[in-house]
Amino acid sequence: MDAHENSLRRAYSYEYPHPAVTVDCAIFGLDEGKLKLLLIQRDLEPFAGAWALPGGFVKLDEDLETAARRELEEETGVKRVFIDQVGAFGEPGRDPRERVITVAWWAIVNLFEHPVKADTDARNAAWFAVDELPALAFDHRTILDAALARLRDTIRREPLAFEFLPRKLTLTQLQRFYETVLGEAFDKRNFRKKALSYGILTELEEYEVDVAHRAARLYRFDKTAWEKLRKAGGSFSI
Amino acid sequence: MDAHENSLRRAYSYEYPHPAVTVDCAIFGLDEGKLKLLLIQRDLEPFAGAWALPGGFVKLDEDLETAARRELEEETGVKRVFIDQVGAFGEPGRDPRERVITVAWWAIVNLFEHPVKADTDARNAAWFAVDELPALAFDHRTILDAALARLRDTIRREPLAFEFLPRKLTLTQLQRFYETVLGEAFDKRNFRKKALSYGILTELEEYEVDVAHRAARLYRFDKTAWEKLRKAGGSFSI
DNA sequence: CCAAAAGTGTTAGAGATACACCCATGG
DNA sequence: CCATGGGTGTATCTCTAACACTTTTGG
Repeated sequence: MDAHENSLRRAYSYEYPHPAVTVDCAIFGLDEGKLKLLLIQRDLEPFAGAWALPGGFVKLDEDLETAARRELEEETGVKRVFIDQVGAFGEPGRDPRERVITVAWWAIVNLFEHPVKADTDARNAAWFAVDELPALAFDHRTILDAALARLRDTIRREPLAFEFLPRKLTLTQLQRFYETVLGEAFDKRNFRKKALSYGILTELEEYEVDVAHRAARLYRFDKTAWEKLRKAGGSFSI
Repeated sequence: MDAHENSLRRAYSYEYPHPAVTVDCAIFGLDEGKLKLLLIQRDLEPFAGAWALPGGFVKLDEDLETAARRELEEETGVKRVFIDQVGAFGEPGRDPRERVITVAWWAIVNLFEHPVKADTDARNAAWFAVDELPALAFDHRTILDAALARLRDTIRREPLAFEFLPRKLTLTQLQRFYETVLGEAFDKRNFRKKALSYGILTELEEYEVDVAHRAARLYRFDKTAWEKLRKAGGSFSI
């Protein structure tokens, strides 16, 4: 039997042992000007007491994205958020008990529109600033690094910043967001010029309130304009 | 019991039924100036007779990338090629027999350096031009489309074109490659200027042979120069 | 009136694009 | 000598980057 026949036999056999399959979610939000990640504290071994990405088993009749959204909603109560796959992580031994392959996702929760109270002991869940994270269980640090890379890469090319920010936002908020997530400073005038150049921000006749200085004008992300721009072959880039 | 406790119970239980997990590979190569894909013809149901991406089950003690490389080597005999994950595909019903989650990969085989004879009936495998593909088994068309998108996206930013081309290549070959894969024409002078501007192509004192016109100069991709450039924070872009 | 952040234009430089002709070789 | 592709330079334009002062508001 050559390697090819071997491969064929395998491809047509369902006798192979099956690993466990889970989904894990890196759920990001913006809070107090910091990029935060939602973690849950494990209470059972392995890694009891350690913090981990929310996740769980995929049901046999459930799509992978559905499973990820279910976990996400169970932890945050929020539906219809942006979610995207990071990839599959399946190193043998990543879970000491048995072979577990996990499909990782990253998601954005808008903490301005949907405050997620995760900081009560009862829930064993908390938001952590991504640059002040505790040690994570399993290979979740690796998964998170991949998710963060995807997040940073994506927000440069897609107008996803608005998923993090209030519906009515100032240009300075937008700039601070990019500076926080990308760890890079932008020139105020150039940033504003560029942000406005795509025509996807509607200037409102409203202003910040309760600030101890000149109130900034508010803008709203115009999703329709963005979809029209995208259909016309346009792109977004910060 | 609230949703959270539910989630915790699930997360700590290993009682869940396990799906089958496979890897599938979109193996690309350049042949006769066309971007080609290696497919195998199924001889068993479901989809008997249909063409499919090479793939197979993941062994319980085997890393996902190792499994993908094993399948790839079994089909092509080639080791140490570029390979990268596309992602996991797991729609229930994508395999009519049982729940199968597949982790898809895309890979490049250099058909100039390693001619892969896949066109014999015995192997039931063949290279197809990606714009003249037969109908594919399972959801492999979806997987392939994702792999193709990844390929096109990646070759603009990483010097992966050289994985497709002969070790000694002409600038016209390089340009044709990009034009073929991206479906876009480039200006000859601008293309050459840009390709040479990164300093990752070594000009050889050798020329094409056996051509019915002026022989073109040969260049070699300088991997060391590219690694040095990358470490210095440099980038590549066509 | 002071502190704090909002808001605003111009210039210089870099990189991208557009473009046409002569050269070398084999048949 | 002809057909085929190889090889080269410049001008324009667009986008990016650098840069400083006035305005508004609350305290």
